Amino acid sequence: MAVSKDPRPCSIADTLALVGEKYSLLVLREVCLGNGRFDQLVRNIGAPRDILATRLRRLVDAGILTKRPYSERPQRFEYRPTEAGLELEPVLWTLKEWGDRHLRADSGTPMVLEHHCGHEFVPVVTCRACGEEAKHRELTAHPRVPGWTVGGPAAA
Amino acid sequence: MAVSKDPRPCSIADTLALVGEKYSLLVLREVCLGNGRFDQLVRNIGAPRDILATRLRRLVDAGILTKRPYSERPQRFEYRPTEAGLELEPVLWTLKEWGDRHLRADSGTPMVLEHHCGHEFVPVVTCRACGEEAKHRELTAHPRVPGWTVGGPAAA
DNA sequence: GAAGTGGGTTTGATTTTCCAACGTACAGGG
DNA sequence: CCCTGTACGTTGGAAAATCAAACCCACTTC
Repeated sequence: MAVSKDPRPCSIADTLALVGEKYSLLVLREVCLGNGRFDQLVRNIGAPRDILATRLRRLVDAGILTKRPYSERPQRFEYRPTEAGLELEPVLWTLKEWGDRHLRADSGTPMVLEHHCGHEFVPVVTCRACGEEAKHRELTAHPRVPGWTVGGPAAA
Repeated sequence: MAVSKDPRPCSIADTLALVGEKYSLLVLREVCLGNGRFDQLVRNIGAPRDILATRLRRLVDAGILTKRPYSERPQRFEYRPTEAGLELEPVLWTLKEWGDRHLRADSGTPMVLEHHCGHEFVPVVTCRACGEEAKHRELTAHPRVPGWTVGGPAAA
């Protein structure tokens, strides 16, 4: 029986291959907040400068950030999210929400997002088809690649 | 002027400190799919066994997974998500959605999730207060920690 | 002309990762 | 009994990534 030996083909893994390295999502956070200059990134993220330079190159290559001059003479650059980069923000929102709930229950959240409706923004993930909030138990996984299976829904 | 030198306090960073290492979110993916045994994880993720063992210990310590025996004699264990682990699934869904749209536009998605409403599950992140789909331009960030600022909304 | 700012690169020590092999405990078949 | 196979890791050494500090260059401001 020929069983696949390669890791499971998966969009989660592919996305993490682009933005899953240390600091990459924090770079995106800062850039989405409008803090796109190199020294701002170094200070706000706390990453080594060389690593940060590597990550920035990679994110630009991946089409998630753009590097654009904001000053000639002296040449100065700023990183900004592309459309694709902005579309990664839901990942940041869900990470933040989990952290706020599970790691900051007492100390309070260090950053509040305000939605244009006037209330604090708390992300809720819903089903595009029916509009209901999504829950683990209400989902079923169907692999579409031969040789890969799932063990059925996992209970806690 | 005393400027903070520490990295920005942030729930995104704190959450990534727990699940942001290489393979950790893929472990969560497999465990949520019901594939919680060590050799399944090795095969489906493609991670080195020693690294995987380290990640599993860390995720159990963090309260995201539990390790429970499914057989005495021989002793065999299975990893399952805790309630907190299941609540990280929205992160996986948003990562998958981005990858499906940006990296698999042609080739088709390797895994389809079906919602109990009968349709394919496509996650949409909405505002808990007003129910609208969230968009970058409609959010404003308010740091609640002295010394930390944002540069205003970033345009693409 | 001295010091400061912005945007990085270089250097060398430390830490992680990787892969293959090994160990242990049991089960099944001949 | 012996051999093979499965499940769940641990160990060892080589390769790669990370880290902090120093350095570099082009300007600007004092």
